[in-house]
Amino acid sequence: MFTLAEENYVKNIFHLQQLSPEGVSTNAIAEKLDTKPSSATDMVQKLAEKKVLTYVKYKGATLTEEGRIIAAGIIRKHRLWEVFLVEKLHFQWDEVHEIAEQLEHIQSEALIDRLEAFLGYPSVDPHGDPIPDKTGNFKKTEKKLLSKLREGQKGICVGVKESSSDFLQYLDKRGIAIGTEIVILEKDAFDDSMTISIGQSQHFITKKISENLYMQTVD
Amino acid sequence: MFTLAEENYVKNIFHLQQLSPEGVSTNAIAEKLDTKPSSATDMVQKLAEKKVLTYVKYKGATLTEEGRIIAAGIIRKHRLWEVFLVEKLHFQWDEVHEIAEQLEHIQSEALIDRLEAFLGYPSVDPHGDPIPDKTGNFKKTEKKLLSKLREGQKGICVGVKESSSDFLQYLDKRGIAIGTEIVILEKDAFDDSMTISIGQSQHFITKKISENLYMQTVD
DNA sequence: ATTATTTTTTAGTCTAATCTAAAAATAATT
DNA sequence: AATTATTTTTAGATTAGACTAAAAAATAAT
Repeated sequence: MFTLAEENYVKNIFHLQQLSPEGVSTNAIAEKLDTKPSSATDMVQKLAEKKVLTYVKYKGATLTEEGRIIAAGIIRKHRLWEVFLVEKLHFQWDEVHEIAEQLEHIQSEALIDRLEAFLGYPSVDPHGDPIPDKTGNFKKTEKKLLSKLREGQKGICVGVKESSSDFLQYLDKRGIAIGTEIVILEKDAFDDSMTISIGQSQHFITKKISENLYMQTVD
Repeated sequence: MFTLAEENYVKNIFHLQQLSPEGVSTNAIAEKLDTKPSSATDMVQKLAEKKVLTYVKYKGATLTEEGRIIAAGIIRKHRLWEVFLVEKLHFQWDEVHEIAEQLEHIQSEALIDRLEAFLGYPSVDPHGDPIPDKTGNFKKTEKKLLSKLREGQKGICVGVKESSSDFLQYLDKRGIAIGTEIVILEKDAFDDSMTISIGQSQHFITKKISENLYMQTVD
């Protein structure tokens, strides 16, 4: 069994790994978990002893298969609870995250199985992110246009539809490239324009742009 | 805000207080929480500083009004979640306790309000125990037959169904009268006989007796 | 009323998880 | 290549919560 702190580290290392599969730095972990790098180092060393990740000094951490399954289990719980909160308790999609952050740590296999059945075996959460199955497998979502994503969803840019240099320059100017993570903050129902965030900065995007960017929603 | 450990102490002290309103001993607390008396002393001293209880060395602890409200809030959450688990996820009443022990610590006012509405504002949990309202008040439950109580429940004798002198003498002999507190120690599923405790003494009671005594369950 | 027993508290350790400050390794620049 | 800057790790301290062993208070028994 793992402590709450350990679970949070494993889950966040999993997410960070999507962005840097070669290994996650203790600094990145510390920033994600809002803690100090030295604390992250300590925990990573402990988790390495517990075999949930491999860790090479100064090089970073990588989850083992066991660690990956643990992370998927937590994410599974988080997303199922989010579906419950939105579908059954009628919360807004942007209100559920911090409650699900707590609920994801409830320990009971039976509870999650029954919750999943109660919700009708949903495949995605209210943000459109896939819900892994009991064995920790994420159904790969195929790439889709940025314009198809909804408010609150995030994804990684995996390609462009149009490739004129004007367009590529436009993207470059805003720091959008293959591998860039984009979060949809707002989406206008009338003209399909959207406000997105890339790292720390925010941008306003028209339909013409969002219809030419291929995205993949992340695990 | 209170830690998980603090919440568990407050909740359990509340329950123990029903049985000994003059003050709860650190030994009793330690036993209930499956910890050592010295740990209980430490925590009780800390909680006294936080004003959730008053504590006199060697005499025991008593919740303050603030402490009582905190305890009621936790019990409220526990019991609402139990209703959810039984009514919506179709758990058996005896499977839900340990899951509810975890869920009762989820911090979100909005969550509990919505859960309560979703469940149709139930007044009792699956064990028949009352669910306190948002302000921490327990609605007095109506009287029910002793035979309807389950193992571990306690109540106060509020009347008799049959009033033959034989029966009344039987009760008198065992020290049972209006106002007497009775705890169900054991209940046999086969013949519905039960072992009860009254003050310090224990008695064996047949179904015939338990079906003729009206009880009121306490908080 | 004085012992003996039980209950309760204190004092000192221990572990998990964090922090600060300093040292060591890596990366970037001249 | 040498120096500077950044990243990462180590060492030592801190806090919450629990534990053991011993002391002190309360209760029970002689």
